[in-house]
Amino acid sequence: MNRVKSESSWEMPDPDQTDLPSHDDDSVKAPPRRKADVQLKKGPWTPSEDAVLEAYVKKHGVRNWNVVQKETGLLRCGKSCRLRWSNHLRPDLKKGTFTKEEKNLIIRLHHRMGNKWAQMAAYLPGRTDNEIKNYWNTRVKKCLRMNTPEHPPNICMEASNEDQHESADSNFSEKLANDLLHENGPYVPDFTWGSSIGVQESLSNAPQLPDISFSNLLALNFTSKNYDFIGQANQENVLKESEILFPVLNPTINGTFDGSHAFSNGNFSTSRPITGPSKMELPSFQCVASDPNNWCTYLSTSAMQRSSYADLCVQSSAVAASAKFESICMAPRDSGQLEELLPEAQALSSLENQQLSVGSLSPPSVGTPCDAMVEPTGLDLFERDTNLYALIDSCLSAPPLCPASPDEFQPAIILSAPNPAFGSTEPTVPQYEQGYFSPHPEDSRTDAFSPWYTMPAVYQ
DNA sequence: AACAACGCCAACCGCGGGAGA
DNA sequence: CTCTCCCGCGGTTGGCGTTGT
Repeated sequence: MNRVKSESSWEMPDPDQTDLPSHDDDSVKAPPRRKADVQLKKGPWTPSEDAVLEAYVKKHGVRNWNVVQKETGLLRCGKSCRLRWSNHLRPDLKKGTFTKEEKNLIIRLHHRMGNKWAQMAAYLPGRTDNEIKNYWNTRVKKCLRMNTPEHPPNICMEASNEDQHESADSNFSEKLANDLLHENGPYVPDFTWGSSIGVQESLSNAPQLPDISFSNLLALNFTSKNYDFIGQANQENVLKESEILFPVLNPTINGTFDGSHAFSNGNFSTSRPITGPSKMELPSFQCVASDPNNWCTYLSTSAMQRSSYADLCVQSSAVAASAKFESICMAPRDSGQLEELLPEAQALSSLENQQLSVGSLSPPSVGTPCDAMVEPTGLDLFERDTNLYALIDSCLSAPPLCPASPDEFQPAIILSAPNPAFGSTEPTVPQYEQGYFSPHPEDSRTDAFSPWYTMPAVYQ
């Protein structure tokens, strides 16, 4: 949105009419405390101000924003300059509305990170934390109004899938715990969108990792076998709803199980540490108030709480659980939120034509997808979902495996999307004299997922 | 056409952490 | 060790455009 036209005539002269880069020595050499003496301008930036700032940054790079303010003569505080640059003038910014893939990613990231906008932005090239924040706040309002969960149930369930990795691989758990301990490095669980860490860890430490993907299976379950007891609803419709509500199924598919057994065998861990600080900002709690029967709540509550909830779930009937899902699936649709996912659902509609029996789920042949995952490809981050869908398709069309019990889970095949960190073979971010990105300190970790556009050594 | 509600966006503010004097 | 400065982050506000009534 261009708000330039709304530029009001402020008390300070517009740079257009003033000696813009006055470069006045007085301003340059003025002691810091002069700041208070200068009547700084507020409000929308004018194109001329933008030009001044942009030219300065491109010439000198970014260092001390207060110096920028002084040397350019802009009547803006350094803070404002930094904000303007990082949010609007940065050449790598991606303008326009979020794509559906980006929206999905934001949802997943938020489920994982909470209100860590800056960290989330690290996974969305060209997007700013402010954009993400604005999008999310809008979404929250929308969801509140529509009484829909901010995080689709599959997102909540994916959290449990993460537990599988943790429990199956102590090193992985350790690393994750370390990540969490150090406050949310850009750890990206492989279960969701295929991070290098997840992939590498899983492959190196647990080549035969029994990767029981509860959430994924459950998601599939509810879009397949179990939806046959979703009330009187038309199954096709329910399926479609489910697909909308489960826009991205978990890529880690390695077996099948009956949903009702999934809980009783305790195969899905509830020990996943809460991501990030123990702040109530954690989105998980926003899902659905404090309904212990609600899976969103259940899956995102602290380990201790979830342990007790687990008992509840163990004791509760599958019907009760499914009824819950039914309520979710049949909840009034947020026209905007869900409709934007409709294309995906339609893309997935081929699943409908598959025989969606739980027993029909089977891991695809080991090898190809893994290789594709390990070896960086040129795939864009957001092609991942497409791959997932294809994968799901292949899984659903594979011969039945149908283990009778969760104990019969097959050895894992860890399927993951290309790591965005390596997915692009070409740098898309121009290099500047000075770095203007601010990757999270954890980004520098060699073993961690590192957003590809923070890699240049332009770090200050 | 007028109005209200909503959506989106830009920008500001306060705070905390890190670095350096 | 303390203080100051700077930076970055997250929360919030306010304005404009769009949509619905």
